[in-house]
Amino acid sequence: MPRKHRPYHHGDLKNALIAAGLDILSKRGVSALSLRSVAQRVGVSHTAPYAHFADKQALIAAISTAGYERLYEAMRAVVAEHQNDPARQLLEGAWAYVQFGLEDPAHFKVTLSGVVEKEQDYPAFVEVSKKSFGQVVAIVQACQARGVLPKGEPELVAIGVWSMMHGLVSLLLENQIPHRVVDRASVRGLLISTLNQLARIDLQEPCAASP
Amino acid sequence: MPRKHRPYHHGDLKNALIAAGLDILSKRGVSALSLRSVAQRVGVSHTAPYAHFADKQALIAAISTAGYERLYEAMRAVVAEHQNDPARQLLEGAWAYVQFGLEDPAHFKVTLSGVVEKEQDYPAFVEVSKKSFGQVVAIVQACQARGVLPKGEPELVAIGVWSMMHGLVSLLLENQIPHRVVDRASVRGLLISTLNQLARIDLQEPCAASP
DNA sequence: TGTACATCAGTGAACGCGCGTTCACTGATGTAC
DNA sequence: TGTACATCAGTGAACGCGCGTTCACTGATGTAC
Repeated sequence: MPRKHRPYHHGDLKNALIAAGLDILSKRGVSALSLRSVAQRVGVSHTAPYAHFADKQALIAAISTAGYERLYEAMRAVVAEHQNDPARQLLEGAWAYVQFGLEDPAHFKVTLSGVVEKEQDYPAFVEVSKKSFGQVVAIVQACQARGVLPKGEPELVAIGVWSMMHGLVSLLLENQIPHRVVDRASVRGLLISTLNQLARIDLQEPCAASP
Repeated sequence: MPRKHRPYHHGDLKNALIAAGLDILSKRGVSALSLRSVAQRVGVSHTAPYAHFADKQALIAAISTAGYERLYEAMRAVVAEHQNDPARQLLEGAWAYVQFGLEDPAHFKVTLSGVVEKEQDYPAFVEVSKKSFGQVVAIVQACQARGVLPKGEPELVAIGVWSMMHGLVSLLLENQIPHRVVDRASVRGLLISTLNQLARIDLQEPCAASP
């Protein structure tokens, strides 16, 4: 039921602004993200966001938080789906990370780009990023227990895995990897090849017919 | 001998502009890099750069090229210094990469950030970035021959190593790595720990007294 | 050696843009009585 | 149920900023003769 006149009060402007931000990022990229563009997309005056965000940083923090939440949820689903198969959790968790980057480069970049300067001012961001890292550590530990990943302080190994995946996505997004390499191996192939340099057993593309 | 009046013609404005760009990047960061700021720093009108660069992209391409040249030269020196020690070449080459990022974050980011959109328009950039990647591949091959790195297509392994280092630097610069982890291990320690997850032999901090 | 002239490198005014932020304001909502 | 009023969410004009780029121009250089 469309109303003739949009009500003066939006009702859920804060979330609408975040959603608009995500939309702008995916359609127009990082450089187009501004308080004004976000307000315009929602159809509200360009000062309205100030009722919900102290400044631009606060909006970006909210968008970054949403990005980490997306990652967290994706990894949670992967872990749940492959309960007793840490190697698979590693592979599919990494794949989820890569996919986030490839599907929505701008949101990925904002999320992981430390644009949030005073983290401590954004506890929700700190919390979900910690939780996400904790998930990686948990997968790493499970992999270590099965001899999939090398021994060592789990947090350090987690940083190794994360760095490798993060670098791979970044270099792909920034178009730095020689095209002939990307062409010869698909991105998924590149991911598996890369992970296998870390793994102590051979990770393979799981075959569809396996139980 | 200081001249009373700076001559109308600068003499080497193009290089001066690039140097000014590097200076601005290191002192004021990526967001402060503009044609105008660069011209101002050199002490020239803000349209003067157009005599040497078609547009902002061209200046950025030159700065990125300089960044890759810095990397290339650093790695060349490392290779020369450790002629018959591929493991050492790997460690110190990676260290050079990490140091570039930590010493000059903004230049590192611009260089590796794919801001150069139409690569083909900047053959010098393409050439030095290819040469640099070639150097990584060469180190990787030498490491493989000694069993330091896992077997496999050298270019793919090189991408693995590069990704890992690039991710590590990026996450450090973007302040994403939990502080307690960074604190417990120094950055150099983090690098060694990370590389060791890839290496098939144990890389150690070379001891100063070794021959 | 001197002069005419083409070429090149730099100038300064101007354009139009989008941005973050502030301010005084107003329309709508909800609570106390 | 009705009314006064505090509070909240949104408006629109304005400020000042730095930016990339264009334009007609001018000062300096170097080459041909």
